[in-house]
Amino acid sequence: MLDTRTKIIAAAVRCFRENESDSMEKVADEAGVSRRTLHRYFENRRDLIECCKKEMLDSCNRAMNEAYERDIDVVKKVRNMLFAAIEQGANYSFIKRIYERSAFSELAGKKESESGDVKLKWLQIMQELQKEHRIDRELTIPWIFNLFGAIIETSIYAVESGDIARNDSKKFAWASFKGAIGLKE
Amino acid sequence: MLDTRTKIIAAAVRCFRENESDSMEKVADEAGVSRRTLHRYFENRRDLIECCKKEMLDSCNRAMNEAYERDIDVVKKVRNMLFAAIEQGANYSFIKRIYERSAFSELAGKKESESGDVKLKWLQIMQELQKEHRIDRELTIPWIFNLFGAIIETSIYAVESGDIARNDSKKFAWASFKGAIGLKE
DNA sequence: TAAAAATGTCTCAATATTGTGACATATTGC
DNA sequence: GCAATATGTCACAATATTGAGACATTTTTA
Repeated sequence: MLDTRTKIIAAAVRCFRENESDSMEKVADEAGVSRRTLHRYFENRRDLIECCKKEMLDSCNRAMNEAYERDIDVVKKVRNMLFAAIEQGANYSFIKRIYERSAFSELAGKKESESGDVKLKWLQIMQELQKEHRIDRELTIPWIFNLFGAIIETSIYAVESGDIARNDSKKFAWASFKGAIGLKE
Repeated sequence: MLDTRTKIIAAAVRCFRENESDSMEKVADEAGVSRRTLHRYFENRRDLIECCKKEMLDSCNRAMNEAYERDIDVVKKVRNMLFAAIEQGANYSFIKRIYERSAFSELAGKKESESGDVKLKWLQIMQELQKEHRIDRELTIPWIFNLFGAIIETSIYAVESGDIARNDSKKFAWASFKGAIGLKE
């Protein structure tokens, strides 16, 4: 049987992504566990959310770091990071929503230290591509960053809602992102 | 002084967009009105959300319809609709989040009848462009629809968070959308 | 200005949510 | 099988939220 703590966190992520104020009862149900058990693992709602955030951040970061390392070509690095994020599904959506209200500048500092340097790596690639004029010169990096996140979420959502086949989803996302920033390969 | 009912609805939209479970107290505060007054206008939370939905849907629809009519060229129609949606800001985000979990197919039926035929018009333009091979042939209409919404929200969010200047925001959104779907003008 | 309408203040009961204790039952590892 | 651990069930108090009544105060309107 799956580790109970893990089960609860996964359930909480699914719940809180849709509605951050779902009751503990709802989360427990979703996890297939009694409310009492949930409270044995997490003191209170704040604690639970904190743990979710940490777990999901680590998980996304690990996946995107691995994706980053998988190739030497910078464009392929970005593509792999995009795919990794999409594969993270609910996890990615959760941490995105958590950070949604922070401005780009705040986020920059936070993410680097808290969750490794995936974002920093991403930024460096983008700056490099921009310097080489391989992407649309009008667009700013913060815009592209927001767009990157939005396209990932669209991809995750499109699969979950049943609009798009899982296989198409990543392909569409990459094609759209490349086009959106005018990337020349 | 602004109509109280309107003030409350606007406040509720701002609140519920960020957290659908904000208390009535919070909404009343945000509206600068006592909780008792709020309850005189809206029987309960369900009623309030229902009214918000209706108002915002009408408002977005009106704006996008006007934008649609403003030009004869189909591409400019789409661009104007995009701009209109961005200008709707909180209103747009609210109705988007409300409908976020419906699949494209459900939405299609719902929106046409409930909120005029803006979506139908948008679809017809896209189908026309696709038939003329003026947009990326690989992408499907449901994907493009989701992407359209995502880019609008990114644009709204980018301005609100302070990352992007208001003037740049619409420009970026249109450039990115055109690129993402490979639109040939 | 005076009546009418709108809003605020204070209050209360009903309900929902939360966190925990006490104990029973199930599951695991040896 | 037995001890240890994990989980479930039920109960309980503490707190938060909701919806509404009664009446005062402010604002509108005629």
